[in-house]
Amino acid sequence: MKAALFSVLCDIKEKTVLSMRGAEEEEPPDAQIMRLDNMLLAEGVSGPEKGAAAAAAAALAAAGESLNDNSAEHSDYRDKLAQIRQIYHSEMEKYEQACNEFTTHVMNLLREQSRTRPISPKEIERMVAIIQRKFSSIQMQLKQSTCEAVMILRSRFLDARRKRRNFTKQAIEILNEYFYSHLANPYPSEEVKEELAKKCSITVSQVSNWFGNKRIRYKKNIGKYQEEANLYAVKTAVDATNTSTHSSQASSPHTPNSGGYPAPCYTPDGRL
DNA sequence: TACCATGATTCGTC
DNA sequence: GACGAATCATGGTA
Repeated sequence: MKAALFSVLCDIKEKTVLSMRGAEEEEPPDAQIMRLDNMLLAEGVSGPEKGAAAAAAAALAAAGESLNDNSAEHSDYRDKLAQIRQIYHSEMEKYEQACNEFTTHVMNLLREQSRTRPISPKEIERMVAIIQRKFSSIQMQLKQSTCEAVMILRSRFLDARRKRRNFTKQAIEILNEYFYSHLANPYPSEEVKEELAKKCSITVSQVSNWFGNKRIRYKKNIGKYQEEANLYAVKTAVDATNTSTHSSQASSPHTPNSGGYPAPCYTPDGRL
């Protein structure tokens, strides 16, 4: 009799609860969690640890960076990202553990109480689902704050990169030498840019920037750059002479200056 | 501290 | 996507 009554009460309760919560039962898959998961994966925070460095590199590459540049800054970025990753995983683990413990506790409690009041296994399941939803919302907050932390780290890193650093004298020398010896066509090819970048210990895009700035500033104020142009013209001439002295068949990498940008001027006696 | 030099960025054009 | 032009922002110096 007691069992039959318990079952009837459970049925009544079930129907009441269903009518009250029917609307809440079917939730669409959470797009926000998916977005956060994708982002954390792309930034190398979640996912396999092995792929984290590659993901971080890809994230920086997407921001226009190359991992060969300023390795100290990059390693700093990677270190901080690793810290975020570690915190994220330990917090996630904690939440999962807490969720499991709390769920077990509630289930035991409900089973215990089911002896004295009508609690069906379905209701216990529902309760477990509610708890898990609550914990997953907490986890979502964690994911969100982790994403924010990564974004802050990234923007700081990029801001740091934005800071201007003057090139070394040697680098300027190499770039100017190429520029003034190719005044007719100061547009280095990709290969040449790579070579110059290597020689100057800067990036190819820095070489491109430098030539872009140089071309326009030279054109705008030829008079100001005249002295510099003459200096490098003489230097190139001397180099060419030395090269031809050593090997008459050696071909100079410098193309003669003809047309294009105005050439440097010489004094009648052939000197500056 | 003002000023100039210069590397980087942005935007429009081809 | 490369380039020119304008502009920004910082480094160096008098």
